[in-house]
Amino acid sequence: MSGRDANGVTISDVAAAAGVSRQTVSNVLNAPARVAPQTAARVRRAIEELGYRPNRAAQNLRERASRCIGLKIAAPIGVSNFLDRFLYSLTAAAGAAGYHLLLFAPTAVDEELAVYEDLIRTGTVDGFVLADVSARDRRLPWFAERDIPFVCFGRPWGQEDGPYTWVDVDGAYGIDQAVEHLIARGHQRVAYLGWPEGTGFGDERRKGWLRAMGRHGLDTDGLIGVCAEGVAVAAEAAERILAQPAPPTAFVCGSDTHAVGARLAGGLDANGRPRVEVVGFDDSPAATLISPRMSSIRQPLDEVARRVVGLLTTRVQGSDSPPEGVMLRPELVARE
Amino acid sequence: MSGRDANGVTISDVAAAAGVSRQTVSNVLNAPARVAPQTAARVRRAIEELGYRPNRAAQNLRERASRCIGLKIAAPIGVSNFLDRFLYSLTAAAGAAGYHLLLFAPTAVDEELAVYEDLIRTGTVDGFVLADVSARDRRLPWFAERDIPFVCFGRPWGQEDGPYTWVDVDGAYGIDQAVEHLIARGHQRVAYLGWPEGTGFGDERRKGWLRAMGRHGLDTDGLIGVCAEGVAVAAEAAERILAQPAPPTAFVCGSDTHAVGARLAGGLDANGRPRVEVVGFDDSPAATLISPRMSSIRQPLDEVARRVVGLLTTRVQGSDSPPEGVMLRPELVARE
DNA sequence: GGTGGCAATTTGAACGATCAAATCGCCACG
DNA sequence: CGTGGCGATTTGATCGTTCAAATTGCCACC
Repeated sequence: MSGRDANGVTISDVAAAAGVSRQTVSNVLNAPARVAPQTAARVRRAIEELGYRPNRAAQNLRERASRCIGLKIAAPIGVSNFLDRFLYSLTAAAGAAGYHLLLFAPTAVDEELAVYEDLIRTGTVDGFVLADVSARDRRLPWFAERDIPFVCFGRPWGQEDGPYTWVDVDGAYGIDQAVEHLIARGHQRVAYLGWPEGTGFGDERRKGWLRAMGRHGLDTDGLIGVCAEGVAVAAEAAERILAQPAPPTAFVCGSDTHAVGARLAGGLDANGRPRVEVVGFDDSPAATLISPRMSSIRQPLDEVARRVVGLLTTRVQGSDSPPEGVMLRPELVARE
Repeated sequence: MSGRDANGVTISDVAAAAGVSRQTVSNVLNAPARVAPQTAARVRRAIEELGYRPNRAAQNLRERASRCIGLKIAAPIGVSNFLDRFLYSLTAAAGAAGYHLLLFAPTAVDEELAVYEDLIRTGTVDGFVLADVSARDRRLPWFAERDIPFVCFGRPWGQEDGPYTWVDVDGAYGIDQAVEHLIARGHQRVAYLGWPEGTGFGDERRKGWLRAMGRHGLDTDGLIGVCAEGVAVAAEAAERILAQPAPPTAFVCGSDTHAVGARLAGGLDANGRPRVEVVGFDDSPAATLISPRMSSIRQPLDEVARRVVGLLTTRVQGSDSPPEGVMLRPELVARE
């Protein structure tokens, strides 16, 4: 009776074919224990033969859930394909949890909040992943007020004591490890090149450098450089540090972009080897694109994605679990 | 009566508040001409006051459409953040057309087709964008047989006469322009470095080089190099070409990765200027990451995305419009 | 003043699934 | 032999929207 086209097999069609009621078919799929084994087998055969797949819109309507996670993406800037890689991990993690990732790109900045609200109110998504949390991000309290489920990738800098759920990677630890690595390779004067003060993650990475240097009683005077993310400006900043009387022999950097700049500033010696050893952050393609390849600190993006999805799905499913912060450790990828 | 929580304002709530029936509210939103101006105003006020937004699942169920476009993403390989950039353009274009982008990442290769089918059968998406069309891609006939709407970014290489709809960028034209540019700058011996024969787009780019060189009566013997996408192998291949008695003074390349390899192989002269001039393809961050920055051929990704979305939405909306191919032109971004 | 026509609005049904409650068949037990 | 209980299955209602058809109110026209 119902449609015969590819998309048109409904639960009633299956019920008719198997000689049972639609609820029994539903039970076979959602509560198999309630159904007698042979009935279940018969129903399953009918499902197979008709190629039945439950209609998602109907399920969503009934269950008041879309099983979609919203993610805002912005025009790509910078050299890292960070989002590219995180997106894959996130999509895979969401898929494993029975969710899909739904992307949106607000056209104007001031409509961004409205778009978030709309997606929730229309039931298009069940919650959000925020992968671009900024210092004192005003979205966080705004979401919290409205009971909009969300999880941050990145600590809620400047509002750490708020009721927010997040997953982050310990940047200070990563940089600390990088300094250890360089010291173990004989370096004593290790410089830091990264963002100017004000970005939470940048400040933290710089602290990791200070901590490790301090632990080894090494001097840090004049060994710090800051600039925006950009190869050219990073190279300039690194040159200034290298021009000093007692220049560094190595750099740890806040990003691979800064690191590439430092490498360019250092140049190569007669044997084609870099004059300064540089460790980047993010292990982006830039780290292997440059020759010889560069060491970099890799964030465990798969793990981050799994944890983010796990936290978000429990929050979405209504259990008002308390806010939770998860800190993961990055890993130094040593090259050459 | 109905829910009072954020997500719970229904069309009936609005109708009650405005003193009309639910269908009138629906008409105000979907067919304003049918409603008397003052009634419409009253309804709109009620919508505003209650913050009503139509439930997407209910609309989807009723309209038998999800207004979602499916896109498969795979684990990122290579140095380009191509997908990153295209994804943004695509999301923005979809949004402008009233659609969302829904991502999925099949875990195993052999389940990929099943995942596509599932997404369509469950009504989770209305159609697909294929951004990774390979030569003789078996997905294309498979989709066509099943009447699954899709549009390719990239010509259906090896099955150009099939009933497929696609948008592509004329790579031969781009490379041709690059050769013209180099010749105008005084180069006579322009080499080509790109993929081995067999990838449709790679073969085509090489043809563009041959065509332009031939038009100017320039020799191409020994000036062609092929290798997989990778900086190290590209550098080796370029070195072999440069080691010849009459080496090239410039390269046009199939990708920015090949181009970076060529630049590394060429090295810098005493003044820090590249010994060979290189033009890449894709204008990825790699082009500006390398110093001095590199010229590259930019694909009009925004335009591609708009056309892809336009074609897909018309196909989705049931108009069985004939298959259509759209060819766009890339643009040389000359640097230094 | 009855009727036809038309614009504005309402009612009933459907989309396809799931939950809750009702019903059925069967067996055991007093 | 009637009844209680239990597992298996079915029926009715609902989620929130839109389409199609029915209804209402109003004016013009004969």
